[in-house]
Amino acid sequence: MTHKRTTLSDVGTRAGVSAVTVSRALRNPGMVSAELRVRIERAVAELGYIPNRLASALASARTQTIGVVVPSLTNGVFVDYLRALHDVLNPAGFQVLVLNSRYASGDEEKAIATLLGQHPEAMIVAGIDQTDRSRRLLKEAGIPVVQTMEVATDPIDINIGVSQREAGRAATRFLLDLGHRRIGQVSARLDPRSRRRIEGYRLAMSEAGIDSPELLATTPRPSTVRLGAELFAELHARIPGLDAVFCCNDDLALGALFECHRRGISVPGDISIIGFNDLEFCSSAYPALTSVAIPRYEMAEQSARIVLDIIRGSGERPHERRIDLGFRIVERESTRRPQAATGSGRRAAEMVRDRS
Amino acid sequence: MTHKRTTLSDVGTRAGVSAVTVSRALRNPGMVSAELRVRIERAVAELGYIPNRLASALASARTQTIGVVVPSLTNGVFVDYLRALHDVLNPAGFQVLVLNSRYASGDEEKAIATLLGQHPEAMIVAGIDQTDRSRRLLKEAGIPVVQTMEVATDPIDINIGVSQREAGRAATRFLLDLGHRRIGQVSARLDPRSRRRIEGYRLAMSEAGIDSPELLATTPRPSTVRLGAELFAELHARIPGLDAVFCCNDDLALGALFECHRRGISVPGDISIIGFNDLEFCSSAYPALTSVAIPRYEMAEQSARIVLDIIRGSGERPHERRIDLGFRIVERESTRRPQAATGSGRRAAEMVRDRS
DNA sequence: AAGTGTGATGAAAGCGCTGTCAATGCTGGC
DNA sequence: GCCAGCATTGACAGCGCTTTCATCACACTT
Repeated sequence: MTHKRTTLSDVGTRAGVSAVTVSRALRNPGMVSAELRVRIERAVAELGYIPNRLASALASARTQTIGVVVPSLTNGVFVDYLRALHDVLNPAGFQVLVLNSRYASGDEEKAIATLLGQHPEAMIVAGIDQTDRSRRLLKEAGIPVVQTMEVATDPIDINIGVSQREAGRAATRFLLDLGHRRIGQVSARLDPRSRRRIEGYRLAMSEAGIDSPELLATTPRPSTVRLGAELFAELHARIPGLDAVFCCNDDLALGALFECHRRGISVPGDISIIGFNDLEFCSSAYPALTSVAIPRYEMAEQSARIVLDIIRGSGERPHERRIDLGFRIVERESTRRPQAATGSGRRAAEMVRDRS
Repeated sequence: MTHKRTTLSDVGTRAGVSAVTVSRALRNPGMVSAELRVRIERAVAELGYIPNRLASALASARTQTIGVVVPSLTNGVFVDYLRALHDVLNPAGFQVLVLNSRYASGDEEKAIATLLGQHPEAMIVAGIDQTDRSRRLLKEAGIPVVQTMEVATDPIDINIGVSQREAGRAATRFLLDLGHRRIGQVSARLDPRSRRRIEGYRLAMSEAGIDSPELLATTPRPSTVRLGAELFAELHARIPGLDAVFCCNDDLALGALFECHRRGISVPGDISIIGFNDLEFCSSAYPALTSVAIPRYEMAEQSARIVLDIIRGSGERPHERRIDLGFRIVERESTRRPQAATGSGRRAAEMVRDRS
């Protein structure tokens, strides 16, 4: 079974040339004569030769890989994000090496160190909350580093994201503007980004003169649809007159929506629901879920493009090291002016009425 | 920025020993004296040394990586699957290298070749429908290969899965046994596994003396919640007296459920819905969705364990090369005996009443 | 006819690490 | 007090490839 893997010189011998020539023929076909090229290609096919990327990378100091750290593979957000990275990087001949930090900075440190050991030509990490050690490792690696998902005040190198705080604030303000006052906040996991969305919520609420910590329903457990239902139920039981909820993500919002169905609470008649991320199901839910859309695909896409530009173009950084891609509130059926509407109609962020 | 990366001998110089000794101290601390170990560890920390995995892998012919091919990263099924692989393989010191075949055999071939170029110590591929070339590459790689998700008649090496056809048949029979007759089938993408689920559906239907090709609603587009809603709407408009639908996956089922809400169709009063995969949201939906649970986590977990055993234990294969992990129908609220029930009560597969 | 490119190929070195074997210093047994 | 035996460290080769430089043959110039 474990026969020795075919190497370059095996192919060379078969084609009657040296290994170097085969290497050239494979990497840069124009450098060898047409006749020889054909002979080599045949030898490659016959022997089922697959170049050893490790040896190649070691010799050329070019690994053709990009290291990526995401906090979760479960989350619908990162699915699109990773898809975008693959879409851009693979056609450019780069491999994407993904490691999962499980929303834990210890794991993130390990993931970064592990990836760096593979000598990627760039790193794209989600979030801005790396530990000092992580930051040092990334800085000293001497490769382009992109922090994504959120805008940072002190980026390691490049930073492309949105303000999670502002997005949370805008979502809350959107509900306030509709005339809601008893606006609950449902969130899980409590990773740094969720936290900043909650901060935004709090800010908007206190700006509106409302400061009720009891309106928060949170849990450190990872968010699921079920948890959304549970947290909503808890909140609903605790807060008389609850008229809206801002859910930290769409899974929680979906759970809240189902729980409303289950309890015969009309959405948006009795309660408005707004989610976060605008995952695919939002537009098909009944009622369709209002949500905050984050350009996660574009964020990853741009990160990948910038990284490619830097790698190809002698390491020069773009002028803008920090890019804020903004967010949009996608208004659908799950939010509406309550009976006794008093909202001002003022709008905080770009808004889209989704009628698709 | 691009200072030279620290190497083993840099560390050695700093600690006053040779590079080999450092290598040993790092890999096998017991082999060097305690005093030296401390000195080396300090040097490593001071220099921020990260071993070059490429060089290490090349020299030792042990890459500590496992190649994994999945058809999709978007699909909730593979999220759990990948999580299981990481859960088992990472603690064992292995990296998981994931490539996406996008449900296309051409891409799969490329993915397999690319992964093999990284010299993984084993390959775990989803599905059993590899091309001849893919099969050849995998066989000649001389490493353990596991095909998962589905049981195969002619496995490449190891095979752990379930019978998709039987699962589809059981889901359909479950509906038939409840007394349903006009059972629609909703599916998207039409990958090999969906196709075999449909086969199972057809088989069960013709066994029940029903053969109505117009009961199928399919599309080659990738499945989404929205598509579930659309296909259900189409089916509902076309089939008078439609009393149940078997959806090829839970996203489609969720879309169908929402569409029922939208149209005021009672579930399960008017129509029963059964999904496939039993994703997390099924149990929290309203009404909670009946679904076919596939042990996707266990499947990946076992694959990973077997692979580890083979790698560690001198390449010996387990006795059973083909393992069928079975499936369960998880009965919830979305399916019920129709008004004029006639079902026999016979049950085709292990069944679970989910009251969680 | 000698000089000068130009294109195609090969030889040698080395990427950073590990495997193997050799060398060294030390212990303890007789 | 000498040598076996062990623990510890180092030297050297080589993993499979790319890079660099040398070589060779062939045309084309003057």
